[in-house]
Amino acid sequence: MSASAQRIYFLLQIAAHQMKKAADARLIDAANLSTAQAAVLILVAESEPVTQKFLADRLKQNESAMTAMVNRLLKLGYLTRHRSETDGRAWQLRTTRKGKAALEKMRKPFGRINGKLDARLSEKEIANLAKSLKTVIAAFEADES
Amino acid sequence: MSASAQRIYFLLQIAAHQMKKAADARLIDAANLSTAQAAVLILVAESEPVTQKFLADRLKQNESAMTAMVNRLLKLGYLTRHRSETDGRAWQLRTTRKGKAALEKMRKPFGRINGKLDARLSEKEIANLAKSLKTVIAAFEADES
DNA sequence: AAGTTATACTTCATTAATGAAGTAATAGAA
DNA sequence: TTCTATTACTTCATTAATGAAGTATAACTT
Repeated sequence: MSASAQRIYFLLQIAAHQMKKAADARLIDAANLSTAQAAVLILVAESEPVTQKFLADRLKQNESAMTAMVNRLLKLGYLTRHRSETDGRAWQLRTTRKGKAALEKMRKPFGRINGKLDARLSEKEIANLAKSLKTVIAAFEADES
Repeated sequence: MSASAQRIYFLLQIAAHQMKKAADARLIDAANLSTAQAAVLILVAESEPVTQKFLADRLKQNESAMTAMVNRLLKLGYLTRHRSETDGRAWQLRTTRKGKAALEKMRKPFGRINGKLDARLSEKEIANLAKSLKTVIAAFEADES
């Protein structure tokens, strides 16, 4: 029973948690946007209009999480939501001008996070890290066993 | 503005989230224990008796998160809590027999998670991943700027 | 010895996720 | 065409975290 998985598991959780804490503090400060909200806004901006299901799939989350998230972003005025004309069940989400502005304001703080990583990891290490993380994501995709 | 940090950031969040989801399902099934609870129990078992502050430091979390977490574990009967005799503010936490049994039951599901990683990442890649994750944790430790 | 600062923990309101159970609309099969 | 499946989303109760503000104890400082 190699302890590696347990070790990787908890390291991954703690690293993600720690980085989220740091990134959230910076983003909320600069753009009144949590990183979770930023992730959604980035995806919407990239492919608008977009359904909640699309977001859930991309972020590997529940549709119920998206309902709550989108409601918060609507309340903040960063998104609009209209019924799809071709599918009466689905919403079509778009970013507002305010949402785009918030995304813009988010760039600089993300740059500072960038700096922290660049200072400690080589380009190659960053590339390897990204690759391994993608492998981890794929490993637990469509998780049957 | 290299997009690498943003990319690493969201990959890390999604990988951690995805793995947590999979691991939680397995652990709760096998040991009636979430991975967050398991992390706490493992730390207590390793160094009992232990204070809540100790756990918060190790898990990079708030003391208020520990209050809530420990209360849940007390209710489940996995921990005991007594006032420290040398420091009237602190608690001393210990695992119960039931807590140790739950930890034991958790081993097999963690082994299966292990298998998923081992099947897709070489020993060296796992070692590099662990190293990079530790670097990330260190980078955001005592986060001033 | 008294006053100040730091530490360990608690409480509260908020964000963010889960899964289960439900509604309404769409798509496929008889 | 009607019945059945699936899909897109919602609601609810629960877990788990945050940060701010508070209490009580401990440890320094003068």
